[in-house]
Amino acid sequence: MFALCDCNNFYASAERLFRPELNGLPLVVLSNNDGCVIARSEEAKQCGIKMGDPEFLVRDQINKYNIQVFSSNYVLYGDISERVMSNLGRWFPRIDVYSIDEAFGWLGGVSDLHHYVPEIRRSVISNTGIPISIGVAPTKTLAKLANKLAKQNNGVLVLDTPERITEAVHDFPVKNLWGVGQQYFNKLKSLGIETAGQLREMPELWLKQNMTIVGQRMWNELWGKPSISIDNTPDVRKGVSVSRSFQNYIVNPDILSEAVSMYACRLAEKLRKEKLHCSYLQVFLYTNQHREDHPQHFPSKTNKLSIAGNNTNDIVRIATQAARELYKPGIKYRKAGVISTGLIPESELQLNIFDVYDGGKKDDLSKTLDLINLAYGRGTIRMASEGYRKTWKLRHEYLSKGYTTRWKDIIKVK
DNA sequence: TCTGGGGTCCTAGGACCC
DNA sequence: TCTGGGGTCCTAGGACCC
Repeated sequence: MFALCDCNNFYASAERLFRPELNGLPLVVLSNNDGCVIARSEEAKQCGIKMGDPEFLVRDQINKYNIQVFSSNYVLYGDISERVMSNLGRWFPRIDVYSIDEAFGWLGGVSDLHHYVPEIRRSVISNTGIPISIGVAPTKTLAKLANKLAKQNNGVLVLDTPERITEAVHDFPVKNLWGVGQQYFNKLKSLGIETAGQLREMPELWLKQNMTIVGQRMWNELWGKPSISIDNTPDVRKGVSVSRSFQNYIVNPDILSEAVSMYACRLAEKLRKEKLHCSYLQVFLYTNQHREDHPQHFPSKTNKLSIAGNNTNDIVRIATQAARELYKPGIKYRKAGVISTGLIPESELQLNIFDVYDGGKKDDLSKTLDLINLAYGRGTIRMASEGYRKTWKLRHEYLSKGYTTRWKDIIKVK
């Protein structure tokens, strides 16, 4: 049996953890650049704030109901997430951390699930202060479904018999299924399929033909046949990327290059932190899709590195050059990003016998950069190509403190 | 008139997730 | 005026191989 353990309103709950006076009040957390609502407390949901609502469109509601607003504080959320995961880990022989706020736990040989699972929930809530819900079922898809239903009840739902599964699936909205997004939802709705129960009654082949093999797996999982492997924990990453929207449009190639340069630096740091070399580097630019009156431009360019690597010099040089090639005058850019793929562990670096590797000095320089920035704080030393104007920097007006990660932000008790 | 068959590898694009 | 960021997987199609 699988248990899906999911934190309720995770970012909102994390913000409240060190501000208990906010319990019971409506609260939202905004995305980067304070753009969209990405988490809401129960009270904020009741005020009619929807997931993904742009902040500027719900500003009136925020003022009207005196909703507390936070910029996203990923350092805090990451730290709280580790606490939750390590607590969960005590209850399962293995857990598979699926995202910052949820994990699958494998439950084998537990005889009294209806007693054991609520006990897990009580313990984690008591140890971390973060409310969680747990759904248990024979497949991952059903465990996700059970979790959603658990959130509407007392936080726990165990689907351990075919009868319980059938009952749970019967009225479950198909658009809340794990694996059904907007596109598939539109398609299913046009055929009159609105519940998981109806979807399950379709022929297996139909799912395969219309929703690829992913849909076929989902169908099997809904019937209780595990089809999403237990062992799909890919420890090897496929890609590492850094992308950001700009606070203001960028129209100048030099400023664009500064932004891309900074993203490339962050990317190189990430790669070194994970001890990975990348073989390909892709740079992309976006205009604002929401503005029909602006000319649109979504160019991207992929470059192959002659030798896979992760030093800042090479990655910045390749990325900024690509950005300049992609740039078109007269276009208002609002986002850019750098994606690295073809990742190889540092230890497996293979040189072609004809290659002369001259990156040693650059690698040393990058390592020194990391050490200095680790000791004195990020950005103490950085590439000149990042510029110093930073007119494109992020907006985060409502950032909370680093309660668990900065000495000066630690809460004083009396 | 009429031009093979069976592969692999890579990339772009589209779907999905939180 | 203002609309996030970082991932995964699957498929189709092109390039290339013998």
